[in-house]
Amino acid sequence: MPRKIRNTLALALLGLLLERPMHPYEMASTLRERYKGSTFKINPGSLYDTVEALAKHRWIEPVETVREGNRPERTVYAHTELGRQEFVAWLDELVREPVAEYPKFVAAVSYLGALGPDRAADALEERARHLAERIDGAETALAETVGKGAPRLFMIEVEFVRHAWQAELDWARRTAAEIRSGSLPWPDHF
Amino acid sequence: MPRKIRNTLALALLGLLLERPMHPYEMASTLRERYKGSTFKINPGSLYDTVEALAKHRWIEPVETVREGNRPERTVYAHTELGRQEFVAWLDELVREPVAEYPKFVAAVSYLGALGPDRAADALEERARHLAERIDGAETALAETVGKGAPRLFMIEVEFVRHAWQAELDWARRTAAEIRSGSLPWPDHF
DNA sequence: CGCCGTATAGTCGGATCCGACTAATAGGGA
DNA sequence: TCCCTATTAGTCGGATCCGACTATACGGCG
Repeated sequence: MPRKIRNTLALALLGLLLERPMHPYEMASTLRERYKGSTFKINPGSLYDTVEALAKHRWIEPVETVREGNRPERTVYAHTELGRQEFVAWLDELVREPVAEYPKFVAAVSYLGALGPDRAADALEERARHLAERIDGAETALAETVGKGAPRLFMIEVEFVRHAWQAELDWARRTAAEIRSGSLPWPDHF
Repeated sequence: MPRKIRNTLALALLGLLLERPMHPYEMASTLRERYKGSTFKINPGSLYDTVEALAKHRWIEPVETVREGNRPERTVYAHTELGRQEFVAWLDELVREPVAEYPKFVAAVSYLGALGPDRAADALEERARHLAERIDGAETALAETVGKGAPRLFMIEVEFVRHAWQAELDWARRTAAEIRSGSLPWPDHF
């Protein structure tokens, strides 16, 4: 038995199966429908790998194989009691304990010096514009969904990323301004 | 030839080699010395794989193999001109274009409902405490380094993550408070 | 009716990443 | 001197992830 599952896609799938049994392809399309395509990386290869891993750990299990027309059988999975317990425990831990995550932007910022002050400020300003667009997009998605009468909790992660992007945007603008004004000194040997 | 390198550890290594030639183990220890252990995931396996990939792409190249005592030879690498160009172009792109990154916390938040209101608020408050500690740690590291006379730019990524953590902390506290006060309604079917 | 684009459903080989393990030397204390 | 630990340096097999590719069915339009 391979070691415990870490892949967050597994969390998404488990969460879905707590609602009702589904077959793999349906899990993917349901997630996309619910705007979760930007929260979880949904990729066919990983999807089927993950379903298998979940089954091997007995967090989910096949409940039936249906056949429509003469297409290959689709296996429908449901969560197990063990699966429900692990889901909640995992979730709890993920919320409580921040873990290291190495985002690409932080990596890049750590070598910002190599761009030289002008190009660095340009790049940060461009990023700020992109972030502003994304924030708009999140805003729209939120308004739409709440407009349809869905509870706020349904899109709570979008509220979070909007907030996080806003903070990143503020930093990018502020830092670009500091570079432009010369108040962030630039060592020569870069 | 495998496709273009994406791994950010490669960015870190290239950046180091722009300063001076090094052998792999030295790259790892230099990065750690400079507090980059939390910006880049430095793991022996990945390190040697990445060095090889960089060499295969001719972004770096071996310049000598030194031998001390009768230990195995250590290969010292230096950047190439191509490497320098790719480094700057890559950096520029990483700063300009936000890319999707699927952090675990966002995944967890998207199923926050499953914890129920009390446990969710507890968990968010605990996270806030952990974040506060990290922010303190970053603060200390910054003060120390600047105290030694290093330029701010040297630790600019720490300034960024401090800012990002602060935003996350604010959100966690605010959301916990909303849950406690009942102003974030909790649907039943969770 | 036949054609074409889109939706459904999934496979497979290879790229990538990881971390437990090996092994030699230096330094320091008994 | 001999042992113990820390540091230096790196290897390897397997776990994981990825995404291009395959293949069938369905709906609409000329």
